[in-house]
This record gives sequence, C-alpha cells and structure tokens, in this order.
Amino acid sequence: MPEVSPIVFVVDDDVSVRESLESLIRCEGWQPKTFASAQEFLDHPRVAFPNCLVLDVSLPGLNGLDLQTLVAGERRDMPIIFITGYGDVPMTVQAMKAGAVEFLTKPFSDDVLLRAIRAALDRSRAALGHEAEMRVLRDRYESLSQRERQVMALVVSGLLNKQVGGELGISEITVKAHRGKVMQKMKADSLADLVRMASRLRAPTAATTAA
Amino acid sequence: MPEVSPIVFVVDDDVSVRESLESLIRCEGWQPKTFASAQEFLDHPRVAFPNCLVLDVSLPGLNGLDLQTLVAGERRDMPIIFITGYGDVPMTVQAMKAGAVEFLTKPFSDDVLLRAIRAALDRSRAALGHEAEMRVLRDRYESLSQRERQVMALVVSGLLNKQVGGELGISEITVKAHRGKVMQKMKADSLADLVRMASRLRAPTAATTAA
DNA sequence: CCAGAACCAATACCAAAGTATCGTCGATAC
DNA sequence: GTATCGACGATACTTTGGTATTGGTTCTGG
Repeated sequence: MPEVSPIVFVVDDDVSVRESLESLIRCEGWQPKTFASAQEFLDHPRVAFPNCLVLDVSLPGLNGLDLQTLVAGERRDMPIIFITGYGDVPMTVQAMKAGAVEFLTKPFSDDVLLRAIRAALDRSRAALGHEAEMRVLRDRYESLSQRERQVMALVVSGLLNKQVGGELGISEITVKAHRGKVMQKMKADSLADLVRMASRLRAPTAATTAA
Repeated sequence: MPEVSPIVFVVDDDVSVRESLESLIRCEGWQPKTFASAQEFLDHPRVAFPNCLVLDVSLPGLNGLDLQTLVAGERRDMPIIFITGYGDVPMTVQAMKAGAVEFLTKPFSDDVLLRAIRAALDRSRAALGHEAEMRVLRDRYESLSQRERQVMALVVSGLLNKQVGGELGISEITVKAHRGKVMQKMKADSLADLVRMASRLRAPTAATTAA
C-alpha cells in the first residue's frame, strides 16, 4: 500500500540549518516542515500519518526539552530527534529518558541524521498502527452498556455464566443474553478473542474489581 | 514479606570512590560489593534477588559501556547507573539507549545517586518478578507434548474442538483429551486463563502458524 | 522384553454455552 | 403518547465442552 509521504518537522532557530535540513529531507522523499520556534511549531495541526520531529535543544522562548515534555504525553506518533551545538550530559539524559530517538551534537553527518529519521519514522508508524487499533477497540468497548461491561469483566476472568449470574445477582439466562451482546458489539469471534481484546484494553477483570 | 537486603555492585577504578560509595550504600541498608575492574566484577556469580550496578564509564581494560553490552542482554534484573568524571554526549546516548537507569557526572550529590539506586532496585524487583513468572510458564509449556502444543495453539486462537480436529486430522474426542491435558499441565483454570498464558508466552497461534 | 509415554479413538454421560422467541418494566426520546 | 432501548427473565432446543473409562498402536529406554 503506497503510503503518504511522511512529514519531518524541523524546529531550529538558525535559518541556515533549517534550509540545509529542508533540502536534505526533501531529497529523501519526505515532506519537510520547518519552524523557527516552539510556538510556531505548536500551531501546526496534528497529522495522521508517519512523522517525526528534528528539534534543536536551545531555542528562544520554550526550549527543546520543554517542548518534548509537551509533545511526549499525547503524540507518541511523533518521535523526537534532538540536535544541538552545545549539549551536556544532564540534558541528554533527560531527553533520552523522555523517549527521544537520538541526541546528536553538531556537526553530524547527513547519514547519521537520516538513519535516525528512518528509525523515528518506523517508530511513528508502529505507534500510529497501535493507536488506530486501540481506538477501534475503545470505541467498541464504550458502546457497551454498564451491565455488559460487568458481564464482560467476569467472563474474561474465566467465570462460568452461572457464577457471573451469582456475582451480579441475576439469572444465568440473562448473563447469556448480555454475553451474546458483548460478543456482537465487540465483534469478537470467540471467547479467546474477547480475552485478548480485554487485556489490550486493560479492561477491568474480576481481580481488578476485587482489589 | 521481609526480603533479602538488595546488593549494590560498584565498579570503579578509583579506590576512594569505592570506599565512599561502600559506606553510603551500607548506610542505606543495602549490601555493597565493590570491584576495581570489569573482569573482577564478571567473576561474581549472578544473584537471585534485587540488585543493581553503579558503573564508572572509564575503566582499565573493558570499559563501562562494553560491560553494559555484556550485561544488558541476559541480566535485565541488574539495571545500571553510570557515573563518570568525563562524560560526553555520544556515550550518554549509547548508555541510555541500552537501557541505563541514570548517567551521572561527578561530582553528584549522595541524594541524587541514592534516588537513582532506589529506582534501579525497583526496576530490578519488577524484572525479577517478571522473570520468575515467565520461568514458571515456560516450564509448564515445555512439559507439553508436540501435539498438545498444536492443540493449544488452535484452541487459544478461538477454534472449536471440531475445527481443531479438522486442522490436525484427528477426531474431536481426541482433541478434547489433548485439551484437557493442556489445561492440567499449564495449570490453567479456565480458557481465559490459558489465552492469557499463551499471549504472555508469545506461544504460537493459528495466525502465527499460517504466516 | 517390558514399562511407560505419546498418540489415537470410541461410548457414555453431564454440564455449560449459545440461540431463538416471548414477555415485563422503567427510563428516555421524539 | 408512542417508540426505543437497556435490563431482566422464562421456555425450549441445539451445540459444544469436559470427564471418565476402555482399549488400541507405536516408539523408546532400561
């Protein structure tokens, strides 16, 4: 499947860096988008296909590490590669702990940067795939009624319909009805499937509820 | 549960560093074990309770990063904290990518190091717990016969006994027998349980086999 | 050669799961 | 008011799952 050409964002206050990276990125067949400051970058809307961010640590206003903190939580689909002229160990540690793909000190070869970008885009693709899958599952789960969620929790814990009924104070036949609905709404084609969905969703189980 | 006092390994070629760390570690109630070189350290047998390694990057012979490479693969229960007098960015990046907990440049306060050690020991505990659990599961899985593993794979994929029989060219009743054996040997008390075990083990499923 | 294990299968039986149809009740939406 | 939906339950029936027992084959290690 021919995918959209990935975007490589660049945030650096040095115009010559921006220009050289822009042409380098374009040569590789990616779409460069350059910004001179964190604020400028943050105005750009989120994209829904593979992307990454090449980020200078030292920026006017909000610096690179601060920007990373903002981005890290929500956009796991946008991995970050740091570049800097004056990097020290503590900031490197912070950046890497927060999940940066690379931390490069200028000057670096084009090849090293490109390799890092490819790795970052791979991560991005993986994250996007995972998010898409999770979104589908969450939507289905949210379409369940409360009762159906309770039944699902007990069923994926391995309880028999009879036991589920006991726990919830309802009859076995009603449990079967709810269970059937759950299978339909979750589009699970077997119990095994439902169990796997529940664990990906970290949906509550009997153990969770009990604790 | 009163656990064994954790071990904190220290590898540093400077005797005064070793001595000061030793007393600091002892004060916190942990067992210090100090070494002057990587070779010396590698002679120490692996331990089965929480531990971590405080490691100087620059060492005579095998250096700290090389030692990390050796240790990283097998001993995930021994997280590493680097300390160094002359750290640069590339070595920091390498160390953090390879999973180091911290990378500290001398001089650092006792408090910072202790915090890092506590974090490392937490990781160690988690890794040990995970390994123990996996070992149990793997042992059980290895006790299965080939046929039993095939049946398990198809059952946790959500196939009915009848379908499993079809796939394997055996009768449904025989599948039931194997399936019962699997449940026993794996000590699974429900199908849901077995499915979860299989995914922790990354045991083959029908999809895996087909691919 | 024999014991044991893995593998296969059949009969018999019971428990559990799944489905369909029917009906009640209460809340909410139009 | 009527329609819809979630929750509950019942009857009736079929399929599937699980277990026990018995008995057969093949292969391997002592």
